Amino acid sequence: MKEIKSKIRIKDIAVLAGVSEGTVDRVLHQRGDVSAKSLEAVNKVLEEINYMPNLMARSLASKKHYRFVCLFPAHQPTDYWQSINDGFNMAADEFLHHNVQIEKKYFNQFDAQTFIATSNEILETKPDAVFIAPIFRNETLQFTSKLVELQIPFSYIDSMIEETDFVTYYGQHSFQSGYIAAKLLLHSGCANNKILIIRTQRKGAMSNQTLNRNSGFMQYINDNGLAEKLELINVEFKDDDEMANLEVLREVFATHTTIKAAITFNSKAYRLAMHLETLKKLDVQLIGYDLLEQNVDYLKKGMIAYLIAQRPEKQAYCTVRDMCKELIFKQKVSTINYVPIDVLMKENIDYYSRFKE
Amino acid sequence: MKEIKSKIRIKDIAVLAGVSEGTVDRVLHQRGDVSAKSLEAVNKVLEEINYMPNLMARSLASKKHYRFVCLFPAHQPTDYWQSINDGFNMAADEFLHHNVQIEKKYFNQFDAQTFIATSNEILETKPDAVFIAPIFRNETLQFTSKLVELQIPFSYIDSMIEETDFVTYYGQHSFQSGYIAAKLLLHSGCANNKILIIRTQRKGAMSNQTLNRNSGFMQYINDNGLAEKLELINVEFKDDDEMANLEVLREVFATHTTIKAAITFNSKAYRLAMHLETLKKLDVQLIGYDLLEQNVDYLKKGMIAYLIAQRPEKQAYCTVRDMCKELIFKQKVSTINYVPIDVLMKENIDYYSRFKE
DNA sequence: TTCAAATCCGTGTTCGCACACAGAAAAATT
DNA sequence: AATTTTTCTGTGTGCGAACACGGATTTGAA
Repeated sequence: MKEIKSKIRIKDIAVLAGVSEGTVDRVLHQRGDVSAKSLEAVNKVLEEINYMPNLMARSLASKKHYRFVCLFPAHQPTDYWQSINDGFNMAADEFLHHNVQIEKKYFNQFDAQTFIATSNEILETKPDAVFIAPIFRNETLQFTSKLVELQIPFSYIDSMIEETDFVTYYGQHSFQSGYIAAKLLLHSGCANNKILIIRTQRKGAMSNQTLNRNSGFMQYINDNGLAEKLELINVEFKDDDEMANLEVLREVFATHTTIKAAITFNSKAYRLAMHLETLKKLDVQLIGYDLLEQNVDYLKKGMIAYLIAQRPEKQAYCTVRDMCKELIFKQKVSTINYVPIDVLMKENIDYYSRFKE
Repeated sequence: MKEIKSKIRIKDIAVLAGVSEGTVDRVLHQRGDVSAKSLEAVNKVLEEINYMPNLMARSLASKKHYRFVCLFPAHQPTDYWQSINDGFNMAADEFLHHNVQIEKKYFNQFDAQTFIATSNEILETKPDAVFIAPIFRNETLQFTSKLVELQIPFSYIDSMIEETDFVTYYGQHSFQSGYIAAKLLLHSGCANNKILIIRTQRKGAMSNQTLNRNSGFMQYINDNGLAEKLELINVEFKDDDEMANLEVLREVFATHTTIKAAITFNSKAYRLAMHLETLKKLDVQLIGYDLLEQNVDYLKKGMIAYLIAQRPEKQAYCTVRDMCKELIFKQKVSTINYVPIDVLMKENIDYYSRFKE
């Protein structure tokens, strides 16, 4: 159990095994040209000690260079994707001296053609690895099949396509996070009176994440026999017309006077909060996703009761780090990695945001 | 704003400034013996580019060795302190190749004499830095004053003594975590009927952390005008006699039939959960601190409603890392660092525990 | 037996940095 | 002007690992 921690070098192994450094190196890297005798001697020593190569010396000496390309949506500085961007930057800093170069490519998340175009550009440059936000399922499948052909490893970020052969996925279990959202919103034991729920969603195809959160939310309601007691009101927000959204809400509240709770399954809870503030509906419990600046502002103000967060920077960072582990350090990494479902409220948001680890 | 990320070496700076590598090195490390002309030339180049030394090459070349000593309570593998231990081990692994050696020293947290004895032992070995869990205030003050004398930097872990001159502190804002505990336990809008609260505490001096959590808890009650509506029942648990504890509880429940919630401010919520299970009091909302295995088990079973966690491994890890930054890499670190107040329930505990980043 | 091919393995160089040391240049002293 | 002293600076070595190179040994075929 007790592993002694001391620096063992190739030179030490060589002495212990009675061979030269070069031979130890050949054994370690399975480069062949080693006699059975030497091989056995070295392996014996390796079994006894726990050799941990000095990764710093290794990448210093290594002449190999790696180019990793990230493919994800173009965004504004306050968007969710900015956090992903930040995580990639963190990784870029850290692995720069390990001869890793990180390149970012963006596509328009409302236009599949831009995804295709950009992914083709990427293919032409023959990167050593690719990180993909698979917003467009079919287009992503096309892309990854070409990557497989070219033997370029890739990882998913944000969501994944299970049947493809990716290296890692870091993301939240959306279903479960929807379940938790429902619990937080509805678990006050006093559900004897009707509670109404608003759901806002972008028109057209909802993203996988959003759909799964919704399913989890409904599951909680069913699990707790709340389907009868609750009335769910679906409101569709327009992406570009907040005046219209406000009017829709005004109408909803005119016809339904006992609305006590509201939720959005995308990251735009602040829009709902904004309108509720305008309408002076301060007693509506609101829950949303992701720590956009505007969401956080409304959380601190008390207009949003809970935000569910998922450490997007960590997701991006870990994705890059694991690719380095796999490709450069030859360490095994686990494929599917769910990140914590963090529950934030105005009382703990500050400590959470400030802690950048 | 846009900092170009490319590898700039001392050699490059030397060429740009028209001097030799040695001179650049002398400027960078302020070792003197540089003519005004050369100094200016090098500084000019340094201002223009953003030189980031290759830390890996640096510690490879460096012959300096560092010995960091950790001083914290001896513990069982299931204790809270084990997580701190784990965090120190993680750091030990990571910084081993930066010529950092980490030594752990334990004291008996119920016996100040062992703290004094061990701290004296540490002083004799003249370490390069010390990490202290300041369980005993006066004894810690004595220790740190000697450290200051010997110019040995030190950091606090778990709690801190503000007026001393420490490098970092990583820990939770206990007051706020108590406040949140109260909110989670009591915020169900339906507080019209009386809710009773049990608090268990070890006899004798409660730790600072525990006291602050308690204060935060009371603050929430006052802030929300619940003082009148609630009755707080204090129960003192014995550390070594669970049979007695059970009997005390049995009596309490006999006299107070409407107990709806319970809390412990230390990390031993599982003891309370265990007894509540025995007494078949399954409708009591229980909240506790820290992810001990046993706590997590009861959380998953549903006997504990919430656990508040504080990433102790991260605390220990960051403490070591920051000391390296300060001492070895000459980077500035921030002194007081509050970690997130994580809210765990049976629905998100799995993703949290499995995520080891 | 001879010789080429296959197999085996030690040496030397490289990476970016720190630091020692020698020795050049400048300044101060005869 | 010749010297000593002081100030300054370039070169060289080593850190640990990777890998190319080529010399040494073994094997197999002729």
